[in-house]
Amino acid sequence: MKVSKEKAAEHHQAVIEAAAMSFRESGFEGVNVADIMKKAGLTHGAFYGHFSSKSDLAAAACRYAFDDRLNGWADDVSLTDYLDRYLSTFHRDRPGRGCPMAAFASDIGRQPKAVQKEFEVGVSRYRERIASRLAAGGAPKAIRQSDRQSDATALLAAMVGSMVLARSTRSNRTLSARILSDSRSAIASRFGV
Amino acid sequence: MKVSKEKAAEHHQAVIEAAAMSFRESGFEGVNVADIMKKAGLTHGAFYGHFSSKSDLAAAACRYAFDDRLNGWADDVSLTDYLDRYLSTFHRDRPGRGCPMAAFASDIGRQPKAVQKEFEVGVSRYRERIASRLAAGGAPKAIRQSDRQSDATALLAAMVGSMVLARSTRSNRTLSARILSDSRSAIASRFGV
DNA sequence: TGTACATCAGTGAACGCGCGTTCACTGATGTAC
DNA sequence: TGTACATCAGTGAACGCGCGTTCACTGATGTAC
Repeated sequence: MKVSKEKAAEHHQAVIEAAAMSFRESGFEGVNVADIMKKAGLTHGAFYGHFSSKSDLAAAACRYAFDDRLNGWADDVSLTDYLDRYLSTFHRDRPGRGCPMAAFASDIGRQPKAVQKEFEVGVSRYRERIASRLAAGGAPKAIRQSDRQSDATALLAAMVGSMVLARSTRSNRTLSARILSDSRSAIASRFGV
Repeated sequence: MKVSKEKAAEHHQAVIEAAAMSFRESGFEGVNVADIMKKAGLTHGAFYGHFSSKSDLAAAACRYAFDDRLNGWADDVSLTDYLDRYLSTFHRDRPGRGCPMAAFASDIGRQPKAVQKEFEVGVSRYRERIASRLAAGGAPKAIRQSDRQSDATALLAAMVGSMVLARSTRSNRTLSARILSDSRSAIASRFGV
């Protein structure tokens, strides 16, 4: 039955949020449309009234995940604190609301162009955010702008790589935990954050 | 028709190698059994004479990929040279014979335990290899053993993270290339390799 | 403000395709004599 | 060494299931009068 425009808009958003979580937890191929719709409180038939295809939803979910993550990084949270949270077992064990880069990683290359584009934009924004925090963090003036850019990239790569490796080695609890803590301390001593 | 035991063993190996390449290129879900068998020069029906399931093959292929990669790193190739090769566009654009960690990354968590175990063992071995090269590379004595371990982990994470991000941002050629080069130079200046 | 009707968000059955897996069959291998 | 036969690697058709997508239908919404 028909539903008010407001309700329909809420449903639309609910589907995106359910997808953003499920896709991060299980990958784009690991969830089906019916399950996402159920999670959003609807039946699968309503899906194509909201999105033209599963890929279309994947793009929207990818964008939402990046937005949500970037907005969730409050201005008063320092890069150091952010890194502590990022490289935590808490984050490792809860990919659903976590970093989309770590969650989608190798998946993204097999997605349609539109999804890849959203991802790429998200990576750019993340990288800029880190570069600006690196600048604000009282780093020595001697460090030039270009070094800060490459440091930001290397830092981002180290973060994503650590999380990906920590998640994929969960069969060895000590190794997985060490990847996070070793990486955290090396970043601290090498990058000063 | 029946085939000599030698030939059958060759076939078995051919299937593993075809799978190791295809899985790295397209992910575990991105290739089907029939295509792998065709690549190995056989028909799909012969598959279950060699492996009990697609997952069984995935585990064998994962192990093979790590072995192949580790063996491919000759003793006379320094860590510095290895990093140059690893963080290259050549490697980025040819995942089939490339690093299994970067190729499987977020996929591995959705695979059966047996596959995850092979992956975890591979990561451990890779990490040890890097740690030993870090030690041999004329690093200052002042650096303690424990720091070397965490440096090796951070380095591995940075390598894998860079490759994963570079591959997933190919829609933006400059960004993708910058991720590799920025990361490479930051690693050089921060880790001295 | 109240009534009549067109709109359209949501439902659930059905379709079609891809893919992992099974199976009866084939014919070369390799062993027993 | 040669022959007869059991074995078994490989073939290709078929099965069954999951999933993305479609569609006829329902009934609440919201608009025209």
